Amino acid sequence: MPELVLHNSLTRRRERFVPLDPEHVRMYVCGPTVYDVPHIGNARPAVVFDVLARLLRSLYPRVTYVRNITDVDDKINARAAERGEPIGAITARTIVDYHADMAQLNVLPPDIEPRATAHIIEMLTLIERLIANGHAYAADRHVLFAVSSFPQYGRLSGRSPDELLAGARVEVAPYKRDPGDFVLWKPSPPDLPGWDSPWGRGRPGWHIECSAMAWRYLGETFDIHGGGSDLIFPHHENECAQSFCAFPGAQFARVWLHNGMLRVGGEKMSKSLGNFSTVRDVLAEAPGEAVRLLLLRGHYRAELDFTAAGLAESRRELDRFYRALDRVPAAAGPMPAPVPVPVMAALCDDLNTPLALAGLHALADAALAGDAQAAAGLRSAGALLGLLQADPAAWFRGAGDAGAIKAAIAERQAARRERDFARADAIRATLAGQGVVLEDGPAGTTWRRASTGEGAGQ
RNA sequence: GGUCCGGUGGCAGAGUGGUGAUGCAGCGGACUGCAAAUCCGCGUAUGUGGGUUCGAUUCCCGCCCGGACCUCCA
Repeated sequence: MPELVLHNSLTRRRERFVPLDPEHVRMYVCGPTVYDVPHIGNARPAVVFDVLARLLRSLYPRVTYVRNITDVDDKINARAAERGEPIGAITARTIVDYHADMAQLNVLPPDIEPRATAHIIEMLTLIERLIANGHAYAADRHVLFAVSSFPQYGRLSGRSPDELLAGARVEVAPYKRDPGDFVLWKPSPPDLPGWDSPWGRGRPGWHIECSAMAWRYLGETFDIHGGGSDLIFPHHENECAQSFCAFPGAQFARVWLHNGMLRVGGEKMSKSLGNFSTVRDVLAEAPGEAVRLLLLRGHYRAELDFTAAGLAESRRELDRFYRALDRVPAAAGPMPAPVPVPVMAALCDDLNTPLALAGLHALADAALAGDAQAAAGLRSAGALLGLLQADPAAWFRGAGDAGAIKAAIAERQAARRERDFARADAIRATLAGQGVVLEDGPAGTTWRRASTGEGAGQ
């Protein structure tokens, strides 16, 4: 088995991955807050950790991948009020949208997708434990985590408690003992979601849900916790604090992985800046597989500029891969080939997807030269990355009715036989204007839809 | 202001203490009626100034530039 190395945010170094239980690898990834359709930045962790889950499944006998849904949150409440729509309707619809969009990107469902609202009991249990352990206190119908009770606070984000306090720009609520204390539970008025608790009707703070759901499904200590780098502070720092203090002696997540942010025009893509594209917008411009490839063309920890040019380039790369698969029909056979070593080695090296893709290009070269084994390897390597599983014919020509195109091709063939090249070229130009590219080969003429920016009519 | 990350050819993007992958684009050639695709070949890069070293793009320091986090954010 190849050795898997991962960069651990907690130690800031690359470490050999050693699962707690080699028979059962456990991973938790922060999922979406469901108040709006997902944007392409939300898709990056989904895709990145989907690749990791696929890799882990190929390396270990059993993997449990948990990705939560946050369905209680002030942003959701605000959206509901603003639109005059019931909270449940917004979250239900957004979850459907999220699943649909992720499926378009070939993101497989996680093994467990728990919702925060279904785990209030676990949250309350944790909060009571924290109070009992002296790490939390009730004040003014809130329950707060006492940062000063946890000397290691700041370890994950690499900050000292003093720094964090000095940098606290948030308005400090009067009931906080310490400006850095954060809310575990807060009161909820009748018009907002709320649950009965020892401190009155209330709802959870942001961070406690992940501690609760990770505990519920993966235990006090598990292998991997993932999410966007913008979650390191405060979200993951606070999760760490809660879980460490609720379960003294346990390690919570042993390896922390964080994906870099997407950028647009050199700036982070974010809701607050308003510079985001929804997954839907992007899917109107390019196939989901091209979007996925674009997200994997950079290393997951690096920032990635999201550009139309990059998307078009990804599509052309896929054209070549699918051409290679098309060249050797055996590649579509039922027997999955082993993933070629260079690709596996690259992925095991802290998920180096750009290097793995270079390996795919080498396989494509060989396949185009007629190497059926390389084509089969390309298909397997693609499967590990969540790519190249479509029928090449579908990739190039889509599902629409091609009768008119085929008729035009037949007409052009007749003109060519009569050496009426002016006529033949005119037909080809007409098709090109419709975004159809012809390729004359020894076995006849084939056609495909032009990629973005290729040829006329695009 | 504090903390952290990064600056590689036209663009995207890896690796590496010993003259730098891969892709896209470009150029030349083969193939083609012409194209497309494919194949062959070509070109251009390690921000900057020091240091360590036999030797640095790779390690260390300064500087410049870009970005992230410190507040909701994937």
